[in-house]
Amino acid sequence: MGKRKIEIKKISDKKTLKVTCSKRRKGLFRKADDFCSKTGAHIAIITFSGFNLEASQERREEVGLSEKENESLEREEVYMSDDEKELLEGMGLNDLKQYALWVEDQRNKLIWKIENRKRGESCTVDWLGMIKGSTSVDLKRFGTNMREDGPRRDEEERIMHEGLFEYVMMTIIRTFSNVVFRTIV
Amino acid sequence: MGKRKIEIKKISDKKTLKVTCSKRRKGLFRKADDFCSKTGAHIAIITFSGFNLEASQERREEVGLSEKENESLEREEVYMSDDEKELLEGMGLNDLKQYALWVEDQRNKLIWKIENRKRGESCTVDWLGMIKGSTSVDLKRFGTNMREDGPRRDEEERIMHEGLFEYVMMTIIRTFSNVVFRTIV
DNA sequence: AATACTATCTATAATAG
DNA sequence: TCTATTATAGATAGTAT
Repeated sequence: MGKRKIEIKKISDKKTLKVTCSKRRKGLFRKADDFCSKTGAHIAIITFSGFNLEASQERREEVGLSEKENESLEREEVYMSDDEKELLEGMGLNDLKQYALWVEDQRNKLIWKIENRKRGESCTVDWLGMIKGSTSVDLKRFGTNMREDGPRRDEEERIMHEGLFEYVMMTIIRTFSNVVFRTIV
Repeated sequence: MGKRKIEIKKISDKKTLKVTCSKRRKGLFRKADDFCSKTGAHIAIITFSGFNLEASQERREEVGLSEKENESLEREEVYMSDDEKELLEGMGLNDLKQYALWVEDQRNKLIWKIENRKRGESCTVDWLGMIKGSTSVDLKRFGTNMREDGPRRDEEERIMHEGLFEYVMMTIIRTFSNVVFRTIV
């Protein structure tokens, strides 16, 4: 596309890089938008740039995220001690929810706490090796805003539609809570 | 693009929908791939289709996720009781990490537990209103595999590069652990 | 960083198999 | 569903502003 066929490889010239980035991101987002409008699917696109590979690797090894995540992915049944089993079995659904909220809260506080400690140790690199300031994350959500017969959805219905994404976005944002998000649309 | 100009709106004809979906998804993914190769950014694309809007809305209201998420997003400082403060303040970084792992584990178990309970109550609709079987989630990761000067990265370096995405993906997969993922690449 | 132009390249709608 | 073809619509590299 354009005045000349170009090779698909990393652009080294800073100026060209910026311009191409801007143009192609716009193009990509338009494609996603069209796709959603035509098929009724919903799409989230997350763009990362400028993070520190080595630091990321080191941090992940230090904290052991990969292993833990893999483990929790693979679990078909969760190991539980007898005490834990008894505690949970004894709970009704509402009790469980309450307890879940408490644990969730504990978890958030701990994450915050540990992040603060980490910041104390090294104020630029976070858990995931992202460098504050130089790391950027773009989030963009696409979803059809049209009915099959043409006219746009009303505001209320649109907001309902966005619920699922909102949840995913919040999950992601929380995960990267100490990174500056450039775009959230 | 194509033999005739077409309006960008939801396609009602099933056959045309499938064909267009297949073609445009391929196109979108190629664009993302090119974008990453040229700019050095990393992109994750998540596609959702076939979830139940109303059920999703009801579940979210029931569980109150939105509020909770918003709250945790907005927190600059976390409210903590004196007991909790004392407990956490007394811990070193390693203690905190251990405790975090335990809480994380508790959380995973609870999520699993509550999902099972929910399944018992209604075996088709999960927490987020996704309908098992009819809901599909596509995950695709894009990242440059080329250096600026052309040749491809070696395998080890490529795997390091993927670390960050791996973590995001795992977070998402865990969030939607009872939904069937169609594509994870 | 954003916008405009335009020659040229790329994607895809329509169609057939 | 998948694949191939092709006419046309759409995207964008190069360039200037």
